[in-house]
Amino acid sequence: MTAFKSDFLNILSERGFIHQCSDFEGLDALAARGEAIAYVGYDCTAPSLHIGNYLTMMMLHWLQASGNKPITLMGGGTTMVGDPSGKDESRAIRSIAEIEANKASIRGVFSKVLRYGAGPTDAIMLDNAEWLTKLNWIEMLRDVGRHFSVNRMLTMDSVRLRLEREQEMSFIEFNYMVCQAYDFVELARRTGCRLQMGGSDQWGNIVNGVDLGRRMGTPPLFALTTPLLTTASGAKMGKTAQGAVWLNADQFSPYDFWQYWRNVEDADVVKFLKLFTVLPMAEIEKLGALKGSEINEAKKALATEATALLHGREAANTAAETARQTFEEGAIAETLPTVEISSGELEAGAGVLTLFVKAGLVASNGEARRQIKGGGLRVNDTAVTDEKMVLTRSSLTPEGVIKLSMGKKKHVLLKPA
RNA sequence: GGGAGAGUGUCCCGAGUGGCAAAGGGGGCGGACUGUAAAUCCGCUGGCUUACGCCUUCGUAGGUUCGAGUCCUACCUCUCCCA
Repeated sequence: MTAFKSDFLNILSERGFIHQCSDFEGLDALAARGEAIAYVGYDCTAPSLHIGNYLTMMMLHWLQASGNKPITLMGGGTTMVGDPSGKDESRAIRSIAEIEANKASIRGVFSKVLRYGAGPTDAIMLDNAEWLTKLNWIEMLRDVGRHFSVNRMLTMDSVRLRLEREQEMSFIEFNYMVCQAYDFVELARRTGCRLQMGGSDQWGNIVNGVDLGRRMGTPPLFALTTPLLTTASGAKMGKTAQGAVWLNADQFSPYDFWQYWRNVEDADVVKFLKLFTVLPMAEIEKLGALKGSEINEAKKALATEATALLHGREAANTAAETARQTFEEGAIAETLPTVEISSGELEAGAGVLTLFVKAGLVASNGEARRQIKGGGLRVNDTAVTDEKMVLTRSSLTPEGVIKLSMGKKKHVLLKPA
């Protein structure tokens, strides 16, 4: 496992980050000298990044930890174009205002795992809108466009798959790869950046940049990608009932984040410990040796460590403690998600259906009815059998709340206000 | 500009002869079994309603019909072929 000279590649390799690399030897030598300046681009397609992006953020983290310099590139410009990779249909073209808003909302998350500053290994943040929006069409065609073979572009997965499925692909999307390739060259010139990393679906785009660099006279550039994140049962990772697993706390609370990791499949625990925590390998091996139900201890470690890294140690411990009280003691943890209801409403008596809807556990009265029929709803840990049940002050627990649950995992406290 | 085809339950795929709240999957949710796991089995998966039932849904808008996802007309969007 220690085939590399550089700490950077050794760490990535033993933790399972590496899928493909354009030139291991060259990159290894560069990183061993602490001269690897590397970037990952993040498109501003949503107000928050998700755990798929987290993987590449962790690569930047290890890059920095091993004495090299990371660059986070906001795709302010490329998002205006839209990446066709892995998409069956054209992405809706986003408004400039939306992109700007997303950009502002995303950028804060990087400082959780990277140290920014002006030092030699401090991270820097750039935005490709800075140069892409200023390009001149004809100049661009003459300087950059002539290096692109349309024949080859047509064979790239992102394009070929679309064509094979007879799905339309517009010219603007066709140019996404040109923009991304140009970014790499621009960064190489501006900052001495030599390496671009990304998900395996970005391989084609990244390699294009490597080629373009050679033709346009930059020093040799390198490409490095991560494997596609899947769960042991083969599903794409990061999707839950609520949607994606977002990194921003206001879209996916630390408690939910903790729960997400706590509920991963057994077979994934070690893999995720390596990818999503900074626990030492020896520690991970110890956790990985656990068998049967002891694996739950490893899952708790995974949940707490991953949450601590992103949301801070305190939030992680709170989430862990909330879970412990709720699941292991069956007690009511004050820190569970809470919804306020007016005391007047409670005084008059409120129907269970309405309350479950209000708590956000079900989407409609109808769904509440169905869940009651299936035995899925509980009030203060007692199954609801009568959909006409009315809750009043007398339903309050000694703690002064009403605990509503759907299934075994979702709980909300109602608090009179 | 001409020709051919397609748009179905707001998660996705996808059947659909004029009587359809609309087959079947996948996904999701809930239950049982467990370890807050996986696998398996069972139930649910448009809204309102205690209920009979009512309302809203098949690209959009009209029309024919007792009755339209299904027939007709116009329009919109997409794909392919020709120019």
